[in-house]
Amino acid sequence: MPVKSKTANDDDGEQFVVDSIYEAVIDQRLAPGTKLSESALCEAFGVGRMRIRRSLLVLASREVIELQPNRGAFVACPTAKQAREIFEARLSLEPPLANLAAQRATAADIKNLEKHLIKESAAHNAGNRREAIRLSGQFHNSLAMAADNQVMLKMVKDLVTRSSLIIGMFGDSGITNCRDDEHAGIIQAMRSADGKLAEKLMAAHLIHIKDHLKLDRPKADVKDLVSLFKLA
Amino acid sequence: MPVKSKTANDDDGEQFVVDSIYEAVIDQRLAPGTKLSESALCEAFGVGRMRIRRSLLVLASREVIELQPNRGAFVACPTAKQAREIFEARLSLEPPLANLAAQRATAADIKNLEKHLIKESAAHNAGNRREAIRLSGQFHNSLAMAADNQVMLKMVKDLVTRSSLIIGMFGDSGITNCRDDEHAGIIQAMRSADGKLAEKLMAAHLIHIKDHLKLDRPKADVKDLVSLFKLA
DNA sequence: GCTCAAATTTTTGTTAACAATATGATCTAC
DNA sequence: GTAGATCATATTGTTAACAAAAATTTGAGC
Repeated sequence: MPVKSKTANDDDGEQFVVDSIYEAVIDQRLAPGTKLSESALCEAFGVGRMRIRRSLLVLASREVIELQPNRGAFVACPTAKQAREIFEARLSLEPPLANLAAQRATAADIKNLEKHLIKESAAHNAGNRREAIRLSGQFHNSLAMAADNQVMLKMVKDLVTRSSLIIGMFGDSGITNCRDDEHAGIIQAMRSADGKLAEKLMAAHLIHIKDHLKLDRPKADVKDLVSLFKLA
Repeated sequence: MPVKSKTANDDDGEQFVVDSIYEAVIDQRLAPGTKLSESALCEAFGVGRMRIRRSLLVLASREVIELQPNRGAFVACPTAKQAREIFEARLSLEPPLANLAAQRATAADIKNLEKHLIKESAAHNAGNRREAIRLSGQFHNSLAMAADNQVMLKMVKDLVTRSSLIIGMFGDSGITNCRDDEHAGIIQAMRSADGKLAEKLMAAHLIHIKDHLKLDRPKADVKDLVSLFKLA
């Protein structure tokens, strides 16, 4: 029997399940509205129902999934209003965060970001949209790490994850969302420790992402379809 | 038998327990490090252990309490580093939020804030520190409501709650923390829809609160004492 | 009298069976 | 053939008993 490498009960199954679902949402393997049945998750992760239930509760408290009484857990379907709120929050939080990151980033932090950028660019050119989105999100997380602020890191993580759902619902599937050259600009500002510039570039970057969304024309919403057919 | 007015199993026991503990932390009836035993909470709220467990998990995911394996739930004891991070987050988030609130506040919103301010001032003058802190926190929440952003409201709520813990651990017990005249200034800026002014005043306000903390001289930490005696 | 160790008690963590609800299929009536 | 109702199935929610771990008490030895 091979080494069980990275199965759920190895270490702490709790965090593993939550993180896995986060990851799956971020790189859009889990579309908005997808049902997450307990039994399926039990089998997938090889853990008991209790663990799954706890994980789902945590995910719901972070609003990554929605817990419908007696119906189950569903990947969240952000509304247009929620999408605006989330980007408003990001626009408040992340530019100052980029400023702090520029002031505090160590050489190692910048090197790490550069490596990231290369991978991101590669995924972009290879047309690997999923990987590009994933790495793009990680860029924003890495910035919070460079700023050495765990509290803001957690906030950004949640916002980035939900942004993936928003892109899934309102994103123009043709256009890539995070332009890596903008990321490059922010890193450049960090190299010269120009906090104010990093702040401005981050604000512009987030506005670009938001402007590429079609917030008035939501894509087909799984949940809404169900309700629709039932009531029609 | 009297009406059961507001007991836990009336409506949704889930949210009620979480909110109650939030409230208790905010107005410092629950000090940092306090143990929250399941049986005690079951009795206090008149609900089953499952509900309590779920509530504790949600509170832990918000970092209002800490869940120690096989030991139980304890009210969080923010470290000095965490305190700095939390105020850094607030300083990033809340000034832009005040700006938005100033732009969007309706007449009803402002009236609501004014009422709040009067109550806050009264509690202040009456020397009711607990009530003053509670109302002071609510002011920041009300601002998020005026800005009409649920996402940021939730973030602020969490940060304000944890700020109460920070004040409990690092606050100078003699001095009141939120000065109501600063709140009054922000409301005034909102009346004239001067977003930029509201933003500046909020930033100054948060810096004042933070500067009144003694972050290098933590008060006695319950949890640390326990560990100390065990290892000594 | 104090310290350390063993046993008891309490508290937390997990499992499994059971109840309640929603979903989907079958069947009847029109 | 479709609409509605009834029944069967599957999934979620709850409870209670059980297992494991930590805290407390008790007692023995120095």
